[in-house]
Amino acid sequence: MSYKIGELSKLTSCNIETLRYYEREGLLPPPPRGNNGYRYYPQDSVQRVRFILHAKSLGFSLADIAELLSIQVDKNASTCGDVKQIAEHKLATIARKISELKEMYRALEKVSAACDGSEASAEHCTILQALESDAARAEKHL
Amino acid sequence: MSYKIGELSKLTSCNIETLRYYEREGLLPPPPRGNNGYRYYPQDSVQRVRFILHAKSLGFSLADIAELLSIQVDKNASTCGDVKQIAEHKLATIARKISELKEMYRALEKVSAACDGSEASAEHCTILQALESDAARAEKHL
DNA sequence: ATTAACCCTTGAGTTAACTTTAGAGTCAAG
DNA sequence: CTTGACTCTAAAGTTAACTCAAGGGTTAAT
Repeated sequence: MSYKIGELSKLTSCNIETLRYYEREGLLPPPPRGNNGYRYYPQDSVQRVRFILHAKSLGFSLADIAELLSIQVDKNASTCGDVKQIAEHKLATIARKISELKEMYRALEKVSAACDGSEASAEHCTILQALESDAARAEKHL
Repeated sequence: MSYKIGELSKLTSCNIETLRYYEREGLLPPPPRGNNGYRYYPQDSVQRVRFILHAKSLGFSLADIAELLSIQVDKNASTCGDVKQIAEHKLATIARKISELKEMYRALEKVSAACDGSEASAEHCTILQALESDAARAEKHL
């Protein structure tokens, strides 16, 4: 009903040392210990670690992630305003990232398509040129 | 018709030293120099630097970014297969990032919504719980 | 009962990505 | 013609995020 650190490490593909590091940094709550001093992680630790790893790969710093994980609605609604504000701010950040990624995606798609040897190849040879032509189109409101 | 390093720095909000560092690392092509030894950057450097900064904030390493920037369709189609393969691989990476961000977005939206003091508040108190309930729903094919 | 494979802590070492420092030349304004 | 704001290089320093090493206890299987 709980995982030793090596098991959690395998389930998440996260280095054992990194797990202990995340605990020191406050990203993972200190798990209960056995009489032997071993850490026994509850199941939901798997999800928490995966969340951390995903968020990291999306360009969030560990400090950002700690903040994301700390967001929670309280029984007493006193902190609710604060929570909502943090959440909305993160939502805006995420929305911006999504649209930037979509832009990159479109541009890269064009480059890839240009590889089909079509006549238009020469136009969008690099991702920067593809982005450029997109930007130009946007400015001319096409 | 060209920018000195300080100008490029202001236009991109990128530290002067960082610009020189990117040049050393091969992310920015060495710009032409004046007789004084000064760097004179062509206009499109602005876009290139901005691209680097955006990609960085989306979790790409400088090595990733160098690869993205190096993708280009050649006149001779010999390298076209390679280019396409790299591009497709990057496209997959980007697509994955987008869907992970969307998942985070939905989860965070729920947490934020729970702040409105509705009855259901207690259910999705944290981003992890919101993600959890999403995953459960997905598994039950709802 | 030993041995391999775990786990613990503390502290030092590493890597990527900057950032600062030092020392020196350049340019534009008054 | 000097003063303040630029620019240059080379090298050292910093920060975040790990990662490893040393030394020592624990557990499971032979």
